[in-house]
Amino acid sequence: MAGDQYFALVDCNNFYASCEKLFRPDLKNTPVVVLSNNDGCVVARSPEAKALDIPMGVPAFQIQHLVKKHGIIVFSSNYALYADLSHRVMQAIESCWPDMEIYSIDEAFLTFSSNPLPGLSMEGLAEKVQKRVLMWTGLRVSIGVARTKTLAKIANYAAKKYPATKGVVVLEEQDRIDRLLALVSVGEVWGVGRRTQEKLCRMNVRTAFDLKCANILNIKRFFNIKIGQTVEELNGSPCFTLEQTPGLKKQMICSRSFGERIKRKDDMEKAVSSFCVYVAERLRSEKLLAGRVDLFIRTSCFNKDKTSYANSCGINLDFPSDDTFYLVGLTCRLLDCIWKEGKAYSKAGVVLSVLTPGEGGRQMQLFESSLIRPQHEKVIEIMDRINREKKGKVLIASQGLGQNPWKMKQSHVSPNYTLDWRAIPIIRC
DNA sequence: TCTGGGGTCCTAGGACCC
DNA sequence: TCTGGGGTCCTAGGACCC
Repeated sequence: MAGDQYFALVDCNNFYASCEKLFRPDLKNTPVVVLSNNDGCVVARSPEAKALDIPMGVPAFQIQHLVKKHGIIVFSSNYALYADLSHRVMQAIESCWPDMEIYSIDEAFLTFSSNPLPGLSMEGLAEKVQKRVLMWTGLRVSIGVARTKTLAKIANYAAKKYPATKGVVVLEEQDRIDRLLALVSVGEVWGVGRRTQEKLCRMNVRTAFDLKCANILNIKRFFNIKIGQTVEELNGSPCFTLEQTPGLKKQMICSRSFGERIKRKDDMEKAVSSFCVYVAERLRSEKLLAGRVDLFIRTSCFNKDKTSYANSCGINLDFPSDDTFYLVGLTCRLLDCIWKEGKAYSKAGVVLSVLTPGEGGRQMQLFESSLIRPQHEKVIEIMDRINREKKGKVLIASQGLGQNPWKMKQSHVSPNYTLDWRAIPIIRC
């Protein structure tokens, strides 16, 4: 099968924007954009918004005039809703074909042979997946099929770009592959970002076809082995395989930009304590322990001047831990090390790393206190249980109470249609 | 005035050792 | 005066992804 193996990339069309439209049939032909956390930048656009030339990643305040002029509907991001719909999409795909890797919230890779099942071609299988996802979730997917993951990505790009494909492109014949690669800018290739694209263009490598034909030894010398593998993949030799079991997480982060700038240390302490509480909750839910805590704080990275400041520091733990109280205590100590008065901070984050599995308890270390931890464990278990039912119901003291200036802006958030009984859409006939 | 968050991997360079 | 070379490990920073 190895010589006859193909990869398919299944990718939801305009995923976040489509999730929002799903429950708002009144917005069928209306331009819709979804903003990043804190209502910062555009992270998803409906086809109507794309037609208005709203670029990906543009700051929301820069498109205010277009929003007014064209009646664009703006949503804050609602990740709980998107995660739930993503789960349903993945279930629908898996029900058609089990050899699947969930690659991101809206993408999955599949592997199959050129004749996946008797009487079923690769196109046939792709169409089956497309129909089932639409039937089960109401969401549309595009599918690209080719010999390697990198080529499947490009096939998917074509499936989205050219409506005549009806969202399915299967790349088999070499001359067809080459013709497509010549139409694709090198910056669209998976693994080639802005920096690499600039460097490649200076070397006169402008299209995916140019990169395919580039001298691989030179590419490895001037870039790195990753880009070298990309060249091999463009030539049809697979370097990246299907990863069905996700590896152990290496780090967990909670970071936020603030709705309002933070100037006081006690406000910052509340913010970073809350970030730490949140990330420790996730750590426990994945049954992991952290061996290191890092904290970073920074003023705005735009308008750099002499008042700008960014710093970070971290500490290796003597014993790996998932204890919120301990981790928050360390986070506050780290803040003491890097806090600088007189600054207007715009962002901060807590990073837990050196993660190890914590399932089934953990060896107590020789000099570790055996008195404190069991009490903490019980309290934390109860806090987790309550907070699972209602987020943020139980706080620890350093998180502070009441309105916090660091809270995210989320002015246009939609209801949790699929997760909250009170938000279930009502159909009137 | 307003510019996301959560990840991974690679590499260069420093520290250290023999 | 003159001060090696090879190896490992760790970390910060860069680049990329969605």
